Amino acid sequence: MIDLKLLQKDFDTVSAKLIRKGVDAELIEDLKKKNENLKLAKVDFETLQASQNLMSKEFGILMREKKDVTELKQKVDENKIKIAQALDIQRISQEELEKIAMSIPNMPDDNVPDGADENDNVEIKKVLTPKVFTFTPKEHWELADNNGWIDFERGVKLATSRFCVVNGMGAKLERALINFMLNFNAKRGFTEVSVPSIVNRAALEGTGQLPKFEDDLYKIEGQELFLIPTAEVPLTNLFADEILNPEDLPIKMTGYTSCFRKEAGAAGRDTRGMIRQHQFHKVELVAISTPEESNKIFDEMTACASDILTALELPHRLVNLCTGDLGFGAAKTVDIEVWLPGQNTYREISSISNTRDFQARRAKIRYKDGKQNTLVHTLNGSALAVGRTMVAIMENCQNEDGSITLPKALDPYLN
RNA sequence: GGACAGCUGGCCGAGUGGUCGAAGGCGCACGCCUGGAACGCGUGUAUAGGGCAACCUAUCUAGGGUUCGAACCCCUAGCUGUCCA
Repeated sequence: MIDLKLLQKDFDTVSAKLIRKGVDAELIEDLKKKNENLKLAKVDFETLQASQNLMSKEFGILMREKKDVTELKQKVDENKIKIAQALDIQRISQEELEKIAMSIPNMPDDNVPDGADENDNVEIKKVLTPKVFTFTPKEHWELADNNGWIDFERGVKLATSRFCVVNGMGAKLERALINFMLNFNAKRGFTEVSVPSIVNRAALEGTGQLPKFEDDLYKIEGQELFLIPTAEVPLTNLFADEILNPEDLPIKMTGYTSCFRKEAGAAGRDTRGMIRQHQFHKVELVAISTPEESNKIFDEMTACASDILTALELPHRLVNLCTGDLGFGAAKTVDIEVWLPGQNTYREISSISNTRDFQARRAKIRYKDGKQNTLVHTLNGSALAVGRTMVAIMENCQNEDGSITLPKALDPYLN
């Protein structure tokens, strides 16, 4: 959630930033008004409540002295009605404010480029040069099929479209990649954590998936529980409602989970292959830090994800997302796109975001900054999406006969 | 699935209708004491909101209810524990 105090104090700056992100100017005005309404409603209620409390105390004294209370009781009863009304107004104001506030995205950092969509993203650098093939490189689904690694039909039989089954050496590669990545991240100081794949509404509100993106989530029937779309949700919310010790920061975690997404807005995109599945494996990085340190940790996380690809000999590039492509909670995001020779293009394989205090404010994650409590910064990033890494390996490491020579870095994990 | 017991601040733990945001202890911080430390003594130590200065409001798992007034009584839910299936 954005800082409503800041909105009130420096409306022009906040609103300018949100407008850059594409938020409707009128909505921001409305938010400000709703916030002011709530304040007034609160003052109203609290004034009435204060006099009520005072009268109750007086009541107690009169009772003890066995004096007449009928007159006071009448006053109190009248006040009670006013309080009920004031409380109603406050509740409505609160709901109205929250409805808007929870749906407004984070403010982009100043160094985030302006733009409408992914075409306006700015390339930061390329790492490794794509190999020149002496033959026409195949797409991964063909290779997966040739090698008997992936069974798309049976995935559909078991569940529905956008599910697949991974067999034999493919399954072994998947497991090897997960272990390789977790170990790699651990060496960079990220502690491995294993978390639930099902979370409640509060957790998803904390990280920003709810209330706005419920359509993309798998919900457990009859319960307020959801399958996680990313390990970012449980890992970040591990510290919800907590006040952390400064000496415990930064907290750097890595975790492997399955991720579940309905892909409601992606009808018709990437229908072939395992680029866009409803269930996929991902190794995630999450960090909780002081505001001062978050930029440094952001760079560490970006480097970590990029270095995994380098270790796997996969050409990739780093891209600074523009305002239009930035996710809901992110103040800044760097995407890592891996080269796919079969598709002759770079495709996203990791996304590293600094949400600053946006998630921390929603999830109430703070730390003791001397005497006072300060919101932490939270960061998250994939390192990496496992399925897409498999795709990249298949396409980049393919031989003319359709066989695949796996990266040497995985040798210790494949025996 | 059934029966009972519990859920209070960073932790332990008192509190069964008013002056209780909550005794006491532990822990922590600061000060005194010490050559330095331990011990001892003193002071302080929840969160959020409010024109945030005194002060006011809310919070004793959550949500309802009774009452002028609820940590305390009633109802519902969640969680934890013990016993029985």
